[in-house]
Amino acid sequence: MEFQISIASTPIDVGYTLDCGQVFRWQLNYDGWWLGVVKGYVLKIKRLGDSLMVKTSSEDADEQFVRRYLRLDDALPKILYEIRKDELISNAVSRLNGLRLIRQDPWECTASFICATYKNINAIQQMIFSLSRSLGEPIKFEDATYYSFPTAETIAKIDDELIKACGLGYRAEFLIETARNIASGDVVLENLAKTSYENARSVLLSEQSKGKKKLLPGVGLKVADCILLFSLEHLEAFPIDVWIRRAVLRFYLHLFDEAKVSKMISNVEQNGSIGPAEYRQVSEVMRRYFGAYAGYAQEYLYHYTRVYEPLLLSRGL
DNA sequence: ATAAATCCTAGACA
DNA sequence: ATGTCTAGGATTT
Repeated sequence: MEFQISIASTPIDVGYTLDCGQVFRWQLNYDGWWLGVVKGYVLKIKRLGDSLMVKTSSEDADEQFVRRYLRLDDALPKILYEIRKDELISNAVSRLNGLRLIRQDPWECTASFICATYKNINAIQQMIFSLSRSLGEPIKFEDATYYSFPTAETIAKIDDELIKACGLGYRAEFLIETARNIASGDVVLENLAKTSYENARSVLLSEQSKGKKKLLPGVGLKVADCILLFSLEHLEAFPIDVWIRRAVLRFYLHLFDEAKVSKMISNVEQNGSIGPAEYRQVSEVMRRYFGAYAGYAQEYLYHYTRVYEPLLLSRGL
């Protein structure tokens, strides 16, 4: 199906949105179309003036579906106004204006970020491609075949090495166990969109019974925040990876008291990676600082400090 | 004082 | 380049 979506009153930059590390299934083709697979449908998107041109593999993937996926219901100008608390975020917002969070499928998002730990974006894309190709459903579209992301039910039934062969390594057992507990209904991810951020996060991190194995192995604090932000409507979630942590250390130390600052600095000197205690403290402070849309601030800071600022510095700007 | 919970940190992992 | 797990040590109760 083909249609156009007017974006005159709802600005979006498709490139920033689909290529900022929040989702791994999109690529920009030589002809200028962004191509991705979403929930069993193939989508192509290209901007034309004040519209998005869209082609999809199914009548079910209609304008409503795409608007929802791209979060065109978010009042972006208002959100960006609310998070502009200082010069750094202001620069990021100016430079990356139009970057939007998207509304991902909770299971695919969970699986993607379990795979994402300790890997770079290229490797993550490769894993997700392999998983889809070997376990997903084929979708024919414009004389080519694409593959949907496998369901939790499918992955729950797969024992053993097939998944490791997709390049997951030790993440394979995490993914399978997580898929089983989701397929069995022990965790219903969708329900977590309706509860508070704190409660939803504690469910994602919970154990089967006290002291026992985790319900969703492979989901720690950072992955939980990604799931909450990218697929469960918790826009205040503020995932902290190494890049964001560096940004906090460089620009936001004044938000912390002296004791915490010296502790953070000694932590970074001897350990490198952030511990859970520090993660909880830092993310809470940043959520308070940026407010209800802290997650948007995180995406802008992430992309800006990771890509643009180093680029500008290297050119002496 | 002791044991049992809980908190926390250092290393392992592709 | 990077986030979670696990074991075991420190801390609290």
